[in-house]
This record gives sequence, C-alpha cells and structure tokens, in this order.
Amino acid sequence: MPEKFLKPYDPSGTESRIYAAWEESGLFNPDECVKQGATPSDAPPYSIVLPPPNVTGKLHVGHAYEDSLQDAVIRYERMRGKRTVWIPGTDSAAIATQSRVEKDIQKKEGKNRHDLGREELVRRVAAFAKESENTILSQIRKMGASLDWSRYAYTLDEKRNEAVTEAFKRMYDAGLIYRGHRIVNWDPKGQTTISDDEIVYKEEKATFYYLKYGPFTIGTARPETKFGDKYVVMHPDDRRYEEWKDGQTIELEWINGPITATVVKDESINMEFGTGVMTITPWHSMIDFDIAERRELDKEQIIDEYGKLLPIAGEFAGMKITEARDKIVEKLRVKGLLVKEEPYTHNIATAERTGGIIEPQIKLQWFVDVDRPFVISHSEIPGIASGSTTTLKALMHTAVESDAVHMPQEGFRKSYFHWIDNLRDWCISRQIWFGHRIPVWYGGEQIYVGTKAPSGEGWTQDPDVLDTWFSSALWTFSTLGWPEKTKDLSTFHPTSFMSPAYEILNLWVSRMILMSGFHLGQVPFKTVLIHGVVRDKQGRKFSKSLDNGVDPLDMIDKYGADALRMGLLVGSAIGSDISFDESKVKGYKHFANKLWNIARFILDNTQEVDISAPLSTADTEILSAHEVLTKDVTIDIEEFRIYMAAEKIYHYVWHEFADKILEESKPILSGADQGARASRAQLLVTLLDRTLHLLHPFMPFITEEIYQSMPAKEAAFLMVARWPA
RNA sequence: GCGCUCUUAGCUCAGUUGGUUAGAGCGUCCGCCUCACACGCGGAAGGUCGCAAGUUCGAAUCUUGCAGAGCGCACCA
Repeated sequence: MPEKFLKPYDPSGTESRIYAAWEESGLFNPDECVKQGATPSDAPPYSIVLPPPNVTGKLHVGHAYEDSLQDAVIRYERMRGKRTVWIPGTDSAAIATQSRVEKDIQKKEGKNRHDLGREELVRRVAAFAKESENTILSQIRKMGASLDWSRYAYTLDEKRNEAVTEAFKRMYDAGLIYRGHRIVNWDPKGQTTISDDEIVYKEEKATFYYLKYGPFTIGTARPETKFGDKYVVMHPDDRRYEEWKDGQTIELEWINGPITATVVKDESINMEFGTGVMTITPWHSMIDFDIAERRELDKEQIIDEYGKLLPIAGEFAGMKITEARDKIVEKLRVKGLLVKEEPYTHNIATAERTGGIIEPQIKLQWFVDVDRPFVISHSEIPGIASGSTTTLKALMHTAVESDAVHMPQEGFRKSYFHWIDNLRDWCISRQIWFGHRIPVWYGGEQIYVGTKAPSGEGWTQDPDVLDTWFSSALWTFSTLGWPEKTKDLSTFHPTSFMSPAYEILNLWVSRMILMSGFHLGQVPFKTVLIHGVVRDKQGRKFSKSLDNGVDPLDMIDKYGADALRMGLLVGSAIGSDISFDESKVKGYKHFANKLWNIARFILDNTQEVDISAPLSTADTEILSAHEVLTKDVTIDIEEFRIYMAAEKIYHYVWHEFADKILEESKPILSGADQGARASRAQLLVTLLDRTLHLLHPFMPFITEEIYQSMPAKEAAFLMVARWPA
C-alpha cells in the first residue's frame, strides 16, 4: 500500500498532480479518447459549451458552482461511454470590461478614454483582459473541470470575429439587421446605448406636478422635458374630454410663450392615472415614441447626449436637467401654470455598469428586427418547416414550445415566454471601443456591409462595436468552427446541455436560440437547466461593496476542490438560490478524509487475501443493494437531480459502507474462515471500486487518486472508466 | 400593476411521482485517543414542515385563501 495512505488525505498536493496527469493524457479531448480506445468511435456525442466567464477579473463561487455542475454532468456522460466534449472559453464582455478598465485609469491616472484615444484604450483593455483570462483559466483548472483545452475559444479571437462578421452580414442581407432612428436607452454617463437588460431600476422619491396646459391639466414627473410638447393626448372613450376631437388644434400659453397644440386621442392612455391627459415627449420616452410612431407625429430633441437642455429650452438651454428642473417649476409657478404638486414614488432606470441615469433618446443605431418575416431555408426545429416564412420571435418561441429546447423548470419556461412575447427590436450597436467593430463601411451615401473592408478610397468603418451578447449568442456554434462546415459542428451541434444562471435566461439563452435558429436552423442546446445565484449565508448577493466575496481558491486551499464541489452541489436544488456555507465545505473535506480512510482500511486488509475468490450469498446481497443505489443515482443524474445523487452516495459511503459493512467485516476479516475472508475481501474491493465510480463526477480528484492504487484497474484513469450498470 | 419563486431542526438547506419513526452539513450536550479514520466513534437534545380551510384511507408534498421574504417583467406621462 502506498505510504501516502498512512496520513490523512491531503488535497492540495494531490489535486494539482492529478489534474496534470489528466491533462497530459489528452483524455479531455473526445478525439483522443477514441484514439486511445477509451471511447468507441461510433459512441453518441455529448457536448457542453462552457458559459464563458467575463474577463473582468477573477472567478467567484458562482462560477465554481457552475463548473461543478457541468463537470459532474460531463464526467458522468464520459463514463457512460459517450464522446463527450466540454468546450472552454472566455467572454470579452465589451462594456463590462471596458468600463472596468476605464474606471481604473480614471482612478490611477486621472484620464478618460478620450485622453488615451481609441487605439491606446483598446490596447489597455485587451491587456487587462489577457491578464484576467490567465487567472480565470487557472482557477477553472483548480476546480477539476474536465474541459477540452485544445478547443479553447475567446469571444474576441480571430475565429470568433469571423463568425460575428459573417453572422452580421447574413442577417443584414436577410433584412433582419437594419439601421434606423429609434428610441434607445442612452447612458449619458457611459456615453453609449445600453440594452433593456443592462438597466437596473432604482426607486426614487420625486414630485408629481400638475400643470395647466391650455384648457387641460396635465400630470408629469419631468417638467424639464416639456418644452417641446405640442401634442396633448387622452383616451378616445374618456367622457370628460368628449368635446375635444382628434386632430383639433388649440392655442395656449406654455413655458416659454404661446404655442399651438394638437389634440390626439389614443387608446394607450390610462384614464385612471393623473388627470387622464398627458402631453408627449417622443424623443425622450418609450411610450411617447410609440404613440408618435403610430400617429406619425413630429419628434423633437430636448436633451442632448450629456443630459443638458438644448436651445429649444430658451433661457434654460445648456443647463443640466437636474438643476434645471427646480428653476423650470419656479417659472411655471410664477406664470400661474402650476396647478398643484404631490409626492410621488417611481422607479428610475439606471445603467448597470456606470450607474448613470438612463435618458431615452432617439438615435441612429443598428437593430435586429425580431418581427420581420423571413424565409428560413433550412430548419430542424419542430413546428418550423424548411422553406417556411417565420420571424425571429416565432423562432425563439417555437424552439422552447416544441420542447426542441427542453426547459424542464416550468417557472422559468413561463418567464421565458413572457419575455419573448414582450420583446422589442434588439439594439446591437454600442458607442464604446472594446469589442467587435460593426462590419459596416460608409462611403458618402453608400453603405457596405461585409466581412472585410471594401476596396477603393473614401470608406470609413462604423465607429461602434456590437453588443457583447451578439457574439455570445453565436457561442454554441462559433466555438465549433462555424461558419466553416466543420466535423465538430456536424458532430456536436446542437449541444446537449446548458446550465446558465437565471439572470441571463433572457439576455443569453433566448439570443442563442435566435442565432442558432437563424444561422443553422437548429436549437443551440437540447436541454437547458437554469440554476440559481450563489449568495452569502445571509442571502445577499456577493458584491464588492458588501465585501462578502468568497474566493473559490481560498476554499480550495483550505478544503480541497472536491470538498468545495460537494459543498456547492449537495443540498442545493437546481434553480433556487444557493446560500454559500463554508461549514458545509468543511464537512465534505471530512468526508473526503473518511473515504480516504475507508480506502486505507480496505487496501490494507485485502493485500494478503485472494480477492478473486467467489462471493458468498451474504456478500452478493450487499452487492445487489449497491446495484440499487447505482440505479437510483443514475436516474437522479439523468433527471438532473445532481444534488440528490451526490447526497445519496455520500450517505451510502458513510452510513452504510463505513458504519455497517466495514464494521461487520472486521470480525470476518480477522477470523479463521479462509473462504469467508477471501469472499469478504473481494466484496470490499468491488464495493470500493464501484463506489469510486459513482462518486467520481462529484469528487473527481480523490476518487481518481484512490483508483490509481486499486489492485486491478479496468482503465488507465477512473475518468474514462465505465459507469457501473 | 402582471408574473415567478420561497417560508421544513439554533444556522444554511434537501425532501424526485402524496405512503412506514421528516433528512444533510455545521452548531449544542454527554461519554470515548476502541488496532481505517479525533477531519473520528457511541449516545442525546432539538421540528404542531409560515397560518387557516379543503381534497384523500393517508399531505411537508395536491387545491384555495391569508401572512411574510425574495426575484423577474413592465412602467403611468
């Protein structure tokens, strides 16, 4: 027996050695598995693409949880004999990374991005990204993740950029990407558009003003936007305003003098709210914009990109809206236009990354049209026939509705449909510098869309970059070599399994379905299992401001990766939030040691006994109980009850195997009956061997380490040994 | 406002299709360094499974209502 068994289990020394051995064997790569005979060449494929972590620093326990879950699944499938591949990667996360680096530079050097210039800033951001990437990849290795590093991808690498530009061009050619003046979420602080999903709503106490607008009283929380309001809107069924007709014009005294206003009757008005009458500011309000679009009304800009009032505001021009508000209210009061004011609580939109208060603006941007019908040439999605006419929205809906994308959690399914049904066109251009540059060139009146710059003089490329989710949305197939028709693509796509946090169900999952559906006529993955967010013991999110972050590496140093994996997986129903409890991790470190001691006992007591002896009846019974466990655990994993599978094995190992079987074996092993001894020795070795198999997806390191010391091994590594049937 | 989720031991959480004395980790108390393991062993305390009603032979598990916590979406100017 190796000497190391004489001491308590030492994860730190073992884990790095084992991981190096795995990596060196090449067996994370399915092609290598086939070559080495570990997997039959005609075995069914099973693929997972790692949700690429953002290169914005280092990993947190949330990533550790995600890695544990996927690694358990992929290791199980590999042991089932499938051709498994788990593809690693990282995400440039355009806006998140750039704003992170910009903040750093601002703090340390007092410079902003314009001081540095585009080239220099991008260089600095890329350097930071590279550094994070290295940190992150080493962290993932420490977790024991059995990723095929030979297929590593980065959203901003050359291959992925090719996929992005190609995808853009194809969608543009199909009329699904267009450039247009539409209202977008403008972040005056970050000086960029952001998507609906990058908005955080914050409650704000404000004042609600009632203003005299000719014969009407209108309500508003934003008097500073009202300068240009020349449409007064009410519901067509509102009896109170029956005498006013749609299109009728009225003269009235307004903030900066007399104006002509037009009455608009529109059903979008809520009669119950305020006075039932409002004026609209289409340039700075989503709702107003919709009304203006529908009724073809004029739109006028009041506030500029920096949140300052434009000349239309007259004497208030150039003021920041926040300081202008009080002054404008005062003027209204003086002019007798202020009827009353009352306190009011509402949610204001702020930018997630910069904290800036969102000011809706009409801007010329690039959009993905989710409602425009197009002909899908090839489709494998049930309910959408090849050659039929569909829309991106229908595609996203049908993929899940038809169960082509299996979403077993009913709650998340509902929430997905709810989101899809309310979806608006997706603004994909961002006014930042780090990311995939929009593959569009302008030459005078001409527009050129292509994967490379057009030949000839006088073309300038669009300065904007794409929303980071555009490249992430291609992830399941860009990682497999698309747009080339690679063997990987035909073998491993659609991927088998995806497990994102519910936070990015809409941001990412739906958009992967969109892209994969349009470009391949396939779903991106067959099963999506949404998991929860890891929180601290008080149920709070991990954040820098609370300083409650837990570094997975600290946990690994203290307890080992196996213990961390178990601590995260066991007792955490997938989908609900996970409270991170260090004491739990500690408990599973003890469990690892327990297993270690079981192995020591068995290896020590079976060395001088013939372990090929036939089993006794009693021993066969114990073995068949183990088979029941195996069956149970197998079903649990198949149905993604990973947490239950792990707990069952835990319970078996400690309270059945160690407490009962081992204890009862002691007198037999030390007894005089040679037959019984041999039989029992054989039983224990078999049990240990099979248990290691079952436990391996959850605790890969210690199980592999013990396996390497087993008297007879079926495979070079437990990692590629067969799952017991 | 609409939707979703949660409420089980002192703490953090499991409990798969309703079925025997409701589980795990940590914590607490008592006794043990028993020749695999003190990262351990033996024993103990601790839960009217948020509240109320209903369905059922039987409910932590299904239905309804109520209370509390959290999340998502949409924002009403």
